[in-house]
Amino acid sequence: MSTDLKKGAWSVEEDQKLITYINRYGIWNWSQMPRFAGLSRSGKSCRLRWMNYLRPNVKKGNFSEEEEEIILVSHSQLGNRWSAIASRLPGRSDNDVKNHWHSHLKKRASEQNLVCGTTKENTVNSLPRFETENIEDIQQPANQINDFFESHVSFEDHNFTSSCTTTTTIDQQFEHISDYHNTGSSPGTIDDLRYFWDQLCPLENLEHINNHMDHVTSAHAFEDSNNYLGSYDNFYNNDYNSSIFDCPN
DNA sequence: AACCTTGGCAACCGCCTCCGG
DNA sequence: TCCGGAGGCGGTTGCCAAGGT
Repeated sequence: MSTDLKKGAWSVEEDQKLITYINRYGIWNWSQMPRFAGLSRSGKSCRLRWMNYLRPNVKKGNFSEEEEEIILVSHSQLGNRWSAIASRLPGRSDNDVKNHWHSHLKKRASEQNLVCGTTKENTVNSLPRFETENIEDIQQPANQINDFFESHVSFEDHNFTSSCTTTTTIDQQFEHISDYHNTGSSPGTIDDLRYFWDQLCPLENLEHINNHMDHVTSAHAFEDSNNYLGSYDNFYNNDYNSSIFDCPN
């Protein structure tokens, strides 16, 4: 019965039971898991504990200035969509981001006039400029790439896992973006690319976008001196494509 | 030393959406 | 089409430690 369910802080023993169970059997049904794991907790409680505290790669401790900046900017764009904001911060849970916002950043945001909805015009004006005035020029390739991510790539624990499709399809998809940017030319700054994705892709795909951005920023696709992206043609069709999408076998 | 206030954070609650029967 | 269960999400609560009086 639900009245038998334990509430409140989790003990070390309970944590260990949950970790052991998930490591052994994986996550298959949160509502049934407590019973099989020997826990007197609700499935929701188990899920929350796992997502916010126990799962691998979860990041605890102080937020860096970069992370805070991402939260501030994201909140100005997305409002209280904590899970969407958290997806831009690998290892951070939506609960962490939400708590940090309320305890640290809310006041700062209002001081900087960054609260969502209050300064929409200012926010738009301060966004990085993209290199074309014609938004439709990039709408189509953006949608196609987005569709590609949706249908061909899955993500687990913030890592790419290829679904082993043919590289022909991948090449075709990325041709569009390199075509748009005129082969060999710079598409702009890293912020331009961020803005590009933010503006043109559904918010549901934020995790995809973030993974994409992680790979862009971690690769040698932009020049350190001015933070400008290098050639899309080289990056997508050679470095990025081969390093990320090639199947080991 | 005792009490009060405040801030940080873990966890709960209720609502919503999705999906399968 | 409807309904109920499961999971996801944002708002809120409650505990605890630290600092102030």
